[in-house]
Amino acid sequence: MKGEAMLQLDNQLCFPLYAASRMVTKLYQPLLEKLGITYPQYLILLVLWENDELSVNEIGKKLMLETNTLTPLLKRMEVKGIVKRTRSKSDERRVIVKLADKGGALKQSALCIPLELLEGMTNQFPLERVGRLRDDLNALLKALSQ
Amino acid sequence: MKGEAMLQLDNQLCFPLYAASRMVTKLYQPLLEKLGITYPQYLILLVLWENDELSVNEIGKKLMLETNTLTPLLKRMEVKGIVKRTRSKSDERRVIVKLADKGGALKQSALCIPLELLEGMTNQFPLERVGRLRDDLNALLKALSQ
DNA sequence: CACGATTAAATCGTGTACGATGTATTGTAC
DNA sequence: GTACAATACATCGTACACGATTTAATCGTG
Repeated sequence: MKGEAMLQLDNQLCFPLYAASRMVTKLYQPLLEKLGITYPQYLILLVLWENDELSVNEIGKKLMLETNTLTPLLKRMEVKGIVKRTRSKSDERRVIVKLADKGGALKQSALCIPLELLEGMTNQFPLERVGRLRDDLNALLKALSQ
Repeated sequence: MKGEAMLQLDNQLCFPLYAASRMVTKLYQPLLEKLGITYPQYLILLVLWENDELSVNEIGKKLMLETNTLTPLLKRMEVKGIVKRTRSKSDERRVIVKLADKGGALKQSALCIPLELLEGMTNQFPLERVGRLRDDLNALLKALSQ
């Protein structure tokens, strides 16, 4: 492929990745709106539902986000009563994030979300392709993070 | 898969999509920094290099972005001397975006970017998988936009 | 031709992202 | 133990994204 052709939007990986990410986020939105949370806030809940308590850094590693993104995000979630933030006694630098009552309760309402989303997607896009896409993306992530 | 398991980060499509998109954007950054542009600005240049002049709306359709994102973005690019914005004579509602001198010149410097990026990527991630990923993402985009 | 509906941008407010920098705490080497 | 590096967050500034609303121009129908 010539350099010229490679600059075409269709031939690049970057654009479909960027557009698909935003588009899928929008798919989640009506479902998350019912829970009163945003998409990044949902991601934080996903990792907190799997782990009782995590430091800001540990959340950051799982979601590949820096503290400059997480700190204000977590503060907004604390104001909403979704998470609690406390300094670690053993290491005063660390801030421990736990689910607050509301955050734990949201899990029940969220259980249906992945399936609902898949259903909305597989109307036009076959399920096995979703699986392949996920695996390829995870492989890409792994490859790029070294 | 149980609802519980579907809430795991690894099993969802949304997270790898979100993380991979941000990670690939970061791959572009050192290359784009040399040109003095950001990643969304690069996308706008890609479509303007393919089309001499486009209205804000037409750019928006190609990149799936709204005017509330594009207007300030294009204004920043205008300040830098990369694009020109003029009201259409035939329809005063439309704003026509064209390349300014600097924007045209950037194309030469950008020709190497797609290849450089591919090379950085295919060290760990095979080329045919990049192609499959791109095709799957484009198919997903098409499926979701109807 | 008039006038309500539609369209194209722009504006506003909120919420991410993230590079760069600051600050407090802990680890470590001498 | 003390100074210095490393670590964990927080803060600041800039640039997207995008829902909601506004403004101005054009279209369509009677």
